[in-house]
Amino acid sequence: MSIRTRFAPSPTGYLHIGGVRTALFNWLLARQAGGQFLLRIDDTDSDRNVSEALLPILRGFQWLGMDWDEGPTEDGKGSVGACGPYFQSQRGSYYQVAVECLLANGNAYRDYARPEELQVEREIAEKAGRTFVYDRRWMGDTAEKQAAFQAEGRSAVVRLKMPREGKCTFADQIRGQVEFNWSDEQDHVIQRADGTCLYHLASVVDDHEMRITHVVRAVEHLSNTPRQIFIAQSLGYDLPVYAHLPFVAETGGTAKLSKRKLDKYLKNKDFSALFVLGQRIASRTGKQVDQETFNPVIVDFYREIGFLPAAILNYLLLLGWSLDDSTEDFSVQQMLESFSLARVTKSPASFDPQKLLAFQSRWMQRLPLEDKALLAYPFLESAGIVKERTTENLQRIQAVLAAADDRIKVVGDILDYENFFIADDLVVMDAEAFDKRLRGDVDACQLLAKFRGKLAELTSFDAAATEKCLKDFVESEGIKFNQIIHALRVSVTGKAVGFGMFDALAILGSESALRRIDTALLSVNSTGTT
RNA sequence: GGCCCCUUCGUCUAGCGGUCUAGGACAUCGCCCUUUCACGGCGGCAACACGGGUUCGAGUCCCGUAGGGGUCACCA
Repeated sequence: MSIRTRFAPSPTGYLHIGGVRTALFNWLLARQAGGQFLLRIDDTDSDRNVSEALLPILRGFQWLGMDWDEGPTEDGKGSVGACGPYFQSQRGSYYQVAVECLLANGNAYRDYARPEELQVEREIAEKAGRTFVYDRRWMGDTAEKQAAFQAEGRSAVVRLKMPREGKCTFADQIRGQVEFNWSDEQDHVIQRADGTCLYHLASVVDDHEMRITHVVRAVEHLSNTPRQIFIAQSLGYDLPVYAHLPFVAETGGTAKLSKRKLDKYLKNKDFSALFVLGQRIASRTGKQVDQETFNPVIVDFYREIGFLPAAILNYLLLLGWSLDDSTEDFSVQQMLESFSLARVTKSPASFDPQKLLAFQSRWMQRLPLEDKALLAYPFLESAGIVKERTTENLQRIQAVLAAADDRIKVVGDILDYENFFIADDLVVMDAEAFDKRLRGDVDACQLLAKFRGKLAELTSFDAAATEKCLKDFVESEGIKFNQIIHALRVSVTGKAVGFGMFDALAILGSESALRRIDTALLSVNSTGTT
């Protein structure tokens, strides 16, 4: 039998990074076996605009390259696949059949309790320190009782009639044999009075109807498994293989990573650094930085600032899985070859921004220049730095990318080199660098003015030529390299740091470079403020 | 609180009874390289939660304890 796995997001409008990891494991499992990966939308409780809230999630999957064989259409409005529809809100008829079946075979009953009444019981049990066991006193198991409860103005939900003794055991692919006492289980509601069904029922029915073979999800579902097994068995279904993944924990902590705790995470310096990096880039590209989506817990964040899917996937793969004692580098292809549930870890793994960044940096270095340039365009465009896609612009982008090399960790870092793309009179000058290297260094300025004359005489302006020129100059003046180079750098690039000086000169060209030196020296001699 | 899960360097992890004076990676520190920054090279610091067993021998098996976490909805 072919493997079929699924990821079942709620249409919340965002894709949680921990969810991505769960999805990745499911996707790998299906793809490596030539099986199918499905997306199913758990919108049983949703009254919002589903297709709209779904889009960011689908976009995330597309971006990461995790394609689905069955599920919603790309616009989030329809379904594709033989077991559809893939929206639980549209599958009521399947659930209805299941509910009736459960009612008929005595594994469920109509219950006329009011929520408040049960709540009282629950609190009493909790105070007494024991598990709440519903005595089924509002159970409408006969026509007479039903009529009587209805006469009181009560309406009925459908509850599971759970076993009250014995154990539920099952083999979890990650945790081994797992055991729960049936007596600790509740008579869970599976259908509301209005006829809509709840998650557990829907999930089990859908997994069966969609022929899911492996249910791979986060541990928080582990304790839900007995009731799902009960439903499945009561309905005569074969059980899927279960695998409960450890959750992704917060940076520097052990609690589950949550999108809602951004303020807390920002107190962690690594997490905060990542966030600040994102903000710096986003503020340039005009991206709205609302916390709903622009948050390192959400996958959109990474797309917006130019992370590479390969890096994110590689990092996430290793969050709870390893191949051996040393292999860390996995392309998607390699993941497909190596992944197995057997090597998934049991304990939670905390999200480490620094390590993510390290993977990002590594994958970025591997990306061909042409690809990088294509990715860089949108950033430069939305920041208003590059207006059109000309051959000239493309060449300059590639030249800057090549020169900047691994200084560019995320694609959005290209914006740090904006001065290479803008007009000479619009160069953004770093005030601190200007003060230190130019205005505050009279000798350097004099040397720079003199060196400017040498540069102007050059017939070739490539890196080798300007380097030789400076070396000769330094020698003839009897000075040291660093007595002039900083002033030169700041005047030409506007910044105190950057890539190779001579690469920078070559990229700008003679005319631009000389003009920038002139401008810089001029502003030193004027009032001194830039 | 009940039930369940988890526990090796700061972090991700390797380890499936002797090869562990515990390996790798990220981070960190030092040195080298160097026009700045980054990269790179070399080196350092750094962990088996605790207590009992079992065994000739335990990071590895068992039982406790402690800590952390998850879950207990007419949410998913």
